[in-house]
Amino acid sequence: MKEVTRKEEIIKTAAKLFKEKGYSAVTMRDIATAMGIKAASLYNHISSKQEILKEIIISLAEEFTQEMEQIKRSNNSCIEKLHQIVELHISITSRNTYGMASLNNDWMHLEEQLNYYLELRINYEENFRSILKSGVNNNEIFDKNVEVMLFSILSTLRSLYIWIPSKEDLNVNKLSSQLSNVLIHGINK
Amino acid sequence: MKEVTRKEEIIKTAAKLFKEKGYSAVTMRDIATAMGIKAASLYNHISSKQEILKEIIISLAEEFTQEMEQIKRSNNSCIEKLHQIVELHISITSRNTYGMASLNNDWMHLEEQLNYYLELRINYEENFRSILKSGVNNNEIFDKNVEVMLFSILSTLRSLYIWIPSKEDLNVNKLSSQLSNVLIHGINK
DNA sequence: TATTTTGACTAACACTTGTTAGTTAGGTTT
DNA sequence: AAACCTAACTAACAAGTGTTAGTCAAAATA
Repeated sequence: MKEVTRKEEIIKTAAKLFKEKGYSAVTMRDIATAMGIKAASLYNHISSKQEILKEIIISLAEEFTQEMEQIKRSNNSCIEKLHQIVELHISITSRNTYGMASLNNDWMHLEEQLNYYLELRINYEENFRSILKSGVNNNEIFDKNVEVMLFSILSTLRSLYIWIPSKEDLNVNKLSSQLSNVLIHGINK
Repeated sequence: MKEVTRKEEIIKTAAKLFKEKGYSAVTMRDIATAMGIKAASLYNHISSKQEILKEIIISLAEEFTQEMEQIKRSNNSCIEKLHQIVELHISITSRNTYGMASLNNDWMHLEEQLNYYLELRINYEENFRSILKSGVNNNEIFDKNVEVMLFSILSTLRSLYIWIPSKEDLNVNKLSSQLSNVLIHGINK
């Protein structure tokens, strides 16, 4: 179906603009102009500006949730699971830097889907926290403040969308191992 | 001068709203309503919506710049300088969580001051990078990818505004040492 | 007490916003 | 060839936007 394709073009174009100026500052006319059409024409493919935001954010949030469940259920060590989480973030972010900006900055403009999004987010963080906690119990991870560790690692992973686009010829595996290394072992010699 | 006080009230109220919804989604009527007055009355104290954003962001950016110069010029070890940078971020952020949201998310809506802001930001990052680099040269810091380390630490520090408000009875020194510890030594036992 | 200043108000402006209605050219299906 | 569908268009809307002009009561100053 060609309509889906056109709709996805709109979403992609919108995501790029949302990253630059934020959801609220981007008008339907901005999106249309970027596609070389008029604003009213967008409504042949999408039902509202809201829907565009929803499509961008929810699909990403669900992808994170799904992959996290996978990681959680595996039999790897906690440190190994952390490596996998880092790789997950780098992988999704490198494929969708624009969308990740909306996920991070414009989620509060979701309306009907806001609560659903918040559920996914809280659930994701809770799974992340559990992994760190069992790492502490296993003696794999320092018995430092788990909340501080969670905040620190997650902040870094959530900010990848700002940083990744500036890196030419991205090697996901290489970056993954470098970043995991810094997050897990720190910087002090 | 009372005018300054009232102006500062406006800026404080606006910053809070900007954090919740972003600069573009907040109207002058929103700010006025939050203060119990009418939108037009705001213009007795400020000249434009833009000015509010400028006041919030530039004052913070200049505070960071100034303190960074201080840290840079000190004779401390690089690791000690990193501790000071962590403390700097926690200190400023805890005193101004709302403004830090604008600094992070709404800087692109600066107009005349955009270039100045970008200069300050690049300068700050450059100083941060130098500290890490001399740490590597000194053998204080692992010879890992400096850009990855810089990105990781700075992302965490820049995200503090999201996390700090949820912590009741914040102890700046304690949080500072916990966070430095995680950033510098990692989490792996 | 008289005068000025402060800081609110109402009313209005020109412009921008998301969105709808109705139309139409070109391509596809019957 | 006739009917239909796709995806664009123009025109318009009601609501909301930042901002200005002009007014006025109370407070501060002379």
